[in-house]
Amino acid sequence: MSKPTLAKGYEPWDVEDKWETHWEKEKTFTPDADADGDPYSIVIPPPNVTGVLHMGHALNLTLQDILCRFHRQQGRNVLWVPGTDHAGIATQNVVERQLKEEGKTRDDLGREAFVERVWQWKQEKGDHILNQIRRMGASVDWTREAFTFDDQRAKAVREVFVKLFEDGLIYKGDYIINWCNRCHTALADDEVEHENKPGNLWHIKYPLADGSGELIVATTRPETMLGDTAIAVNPEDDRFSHLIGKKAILPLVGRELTIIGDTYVDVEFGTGCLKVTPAHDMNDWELGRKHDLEVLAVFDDAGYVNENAPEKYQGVYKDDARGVIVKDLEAEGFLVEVADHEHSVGVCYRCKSVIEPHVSTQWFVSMKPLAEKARAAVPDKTQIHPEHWTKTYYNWLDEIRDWCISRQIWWGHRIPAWTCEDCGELIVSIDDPTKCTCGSANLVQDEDVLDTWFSSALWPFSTLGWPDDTKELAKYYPTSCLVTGFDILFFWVARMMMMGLQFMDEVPFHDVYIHALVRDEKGKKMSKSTGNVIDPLDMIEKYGADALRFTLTSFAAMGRDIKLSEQRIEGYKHFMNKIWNAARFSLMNLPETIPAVDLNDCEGLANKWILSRLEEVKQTAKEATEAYRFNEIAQSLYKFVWSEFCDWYLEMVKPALYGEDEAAKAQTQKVLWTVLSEVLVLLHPVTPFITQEIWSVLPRPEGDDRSEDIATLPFPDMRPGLCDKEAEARMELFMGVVSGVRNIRTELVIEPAKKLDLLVKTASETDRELLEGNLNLIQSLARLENVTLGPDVEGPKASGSTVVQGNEIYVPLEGVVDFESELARLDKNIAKIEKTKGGVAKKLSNPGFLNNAPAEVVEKEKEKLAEMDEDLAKLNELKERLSSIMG
RNA sequence: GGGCGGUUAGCUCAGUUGGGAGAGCAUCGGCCUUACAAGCCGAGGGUCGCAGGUUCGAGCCCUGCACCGCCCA
Repeated sequence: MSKPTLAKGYEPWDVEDKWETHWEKEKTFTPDADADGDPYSIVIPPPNVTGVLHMGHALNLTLQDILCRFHRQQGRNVLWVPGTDHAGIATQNVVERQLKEEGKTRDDLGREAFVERVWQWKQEKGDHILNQIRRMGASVDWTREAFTFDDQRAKAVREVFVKLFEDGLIYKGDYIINWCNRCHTALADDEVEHENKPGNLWHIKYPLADGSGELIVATTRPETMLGDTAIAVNPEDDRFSHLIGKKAILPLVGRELTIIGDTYVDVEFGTGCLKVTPAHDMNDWELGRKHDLEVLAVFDDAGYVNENAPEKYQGVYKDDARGVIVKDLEAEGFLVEVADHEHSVGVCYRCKSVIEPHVSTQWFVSMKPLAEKARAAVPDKTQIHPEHWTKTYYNWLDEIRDWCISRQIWWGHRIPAWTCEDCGELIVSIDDPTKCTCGSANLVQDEDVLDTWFSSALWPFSTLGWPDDTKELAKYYPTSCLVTGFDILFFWVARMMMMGLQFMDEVPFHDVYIHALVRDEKGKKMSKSTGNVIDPLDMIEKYGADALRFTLTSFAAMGRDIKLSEQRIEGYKHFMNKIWNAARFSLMNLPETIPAVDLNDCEGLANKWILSRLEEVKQTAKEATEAYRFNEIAQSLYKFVWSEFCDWYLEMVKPALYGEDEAAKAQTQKVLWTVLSEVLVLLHPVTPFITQEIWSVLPRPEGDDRSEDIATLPFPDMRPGLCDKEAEARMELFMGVVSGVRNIRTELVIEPAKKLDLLVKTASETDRELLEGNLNLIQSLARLENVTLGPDVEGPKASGSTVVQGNEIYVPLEGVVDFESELARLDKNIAKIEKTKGGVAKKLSNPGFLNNAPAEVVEKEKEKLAEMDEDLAKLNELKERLSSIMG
């Protein structure tokens, strides 16, 4: 039989596929809701079924997975619920585009057939994104997968709708809403994006009805004048206040408009006169309500001028109407001026076409009462991290307006409301009604469907089986943490808070972690049209999921943007390879059964040092994860593995591993195995695949019957007894001496292979003992022949030299050394210390510092100064010795 | 107009109670030293955006300003 070995380089491809399949098949991440263990639960932000995995998802999934895997290690009963979102408008658009290619429209199919067609599409393409989640290594419970539009979620939606209606929190009515002509539906306020676009400000003359003069109004949308029902001026504006109550004539139409006074009018803007079109402008709508103005819609659902306008303009599309009207105004002498003006235009967040404010019958949720509770729950019951997002959350809730939840599309939860054709009664019911109270069976269901976010708002409890009384709900609600990007703080997070509080009487999650958005290396939003998308799946193909995950984790601390470039991922792929090779080396040097040695009895500087550092890195990783400092997890592990474990420890233990001293060998094998196996567990939440693969081939001590599945292992126990500050301090000296020699070698351009001698005039007996005890290591790491140590050692004048913590280092270089270079080198070191010393000396000469600073700080500064003085004196001495032989 | 965030090495960014400015990448020089050239060893590089203030002491706290970005109106 042969010991397991690893390939020379890490090849993620087969490894990832293998473990992904294993985990899902073995239901490794399916928790038992009846089992003990404090629950830890997360619901996934459900990606759109239309979507493909992008970097934002990749980051989002990575962070959640770190939390879930970490808390499993902590012994929690962890549930991570996966699922997708039916994305009403987006999905309907996709299928409509498909139909268009076949030369058909949704109306050709009819509602039922169309919805059937969308389901079919979802079946074929919609699960694509779920497979991409698998590729990321997300430790979700696939047995509890949910969809915002499946039967269980539909049940929840109906229940909520009916209850809110019965409580008077849902109402139906005619209001102005954001209308997308292209998607042919209403949108909620926050589904409208605002873009600044260059445009014009048209100044138009409105004659006064009594012929006494005229008013000039300024507008960015002259075509809406057809629907004007008033003119507004500021009552504090001396130019116009006397006109309030008088009438003006609407050009081209001839209608009389009342001139109203309202302080809303900005005296500075335009001409100070505002035309009021309540049917086609949000602000005008508000003015209209306040002043009881007529609401006259002049555009229909599709954006064409309707019968409320003069016949001449009827049937003209709104964009074309502008040109026609401006031309007529000009011809009739009403157009005074056309100025350039940049203004904010609302566009549909789904299709980017311009939004038309539009009056129509819609369903609304009354937000104020819900928002109050949601606001009060933060930060007492739910904490938002980073904390500064709390204010944004408050601002939004404070300015909240009622939520338009009806959509004029077909793909979505149909509103459970019926109208009796005979008596006009409105019936809202969980079960489809068959009869009206009047006895009529002539019931017609509302045509509209609900905003997708309505069902998303229920996600934290609907996914756990609500409204049924499930054990999942009892065990896992409220969830522990919600991880999401700030772009849906309003759309989603705030609404979940409202619904959770309303229906569960408890917040949906204890913590909200808001992460950055991923952008390209220039800070631009990744988009297909710009062509700057870095596809996570491409990156996984090229570098492996672990490298991608580690990259995203190490960047997770950044503010609002993560600027990602492929180069970075490649860099962390190198780290994966480093881990792999460290494991490969270990496997080559570990026996089939790890020796039973007590770690407390392990001797040797390297062993004591690395065990001490291991304790620290365990502590750091734990604290960083608990505090959501993801970058710190990555950074501390990176540094430990690469700069300490690989660069120093593995090099230092080679002699022991190769040597004849069986006791030292066994101890070292035990320590090597301990550090490697524990660091694998620490890395596992971030890089699950590579750690799993290595763990599965790593030998064990006798009696270690832990699972081969690293995902199920507990977080390593702390061993406070192994913290050894003394070993760390001694290691610092050791590394200083080795680095000092290496530095001399390189800077004096001595060939690396040449064996040199070393003499050290030691500063103390403990330092001498340390160096003496590790002579062979110093020799091998610094490539030395003879080493002489002692308090009275004197090196030859023709040496490369330096001082390390008071120890004078001499590398004799008779015939080799270039004195000029060595002199320059010494000068450089002296200058460096002088510079630092300057700052410290200045501090210590300041009476204010001596009097006010804590005694320990003063003491520390004094020690520093003394050390630097000592080193400087020695360096200057070395310099003089050298100068003396240079003549 | 209101709010939020950013400004630290050539690039991307860390820097958690204020106490000797860091990392990765890039650059330069030298190495195939039997885990790893996806690597090893070494080096250079910063008046921490500007101006004030608090303090014995400020990258960090306060005020103002500039520029960049995002959100809301």
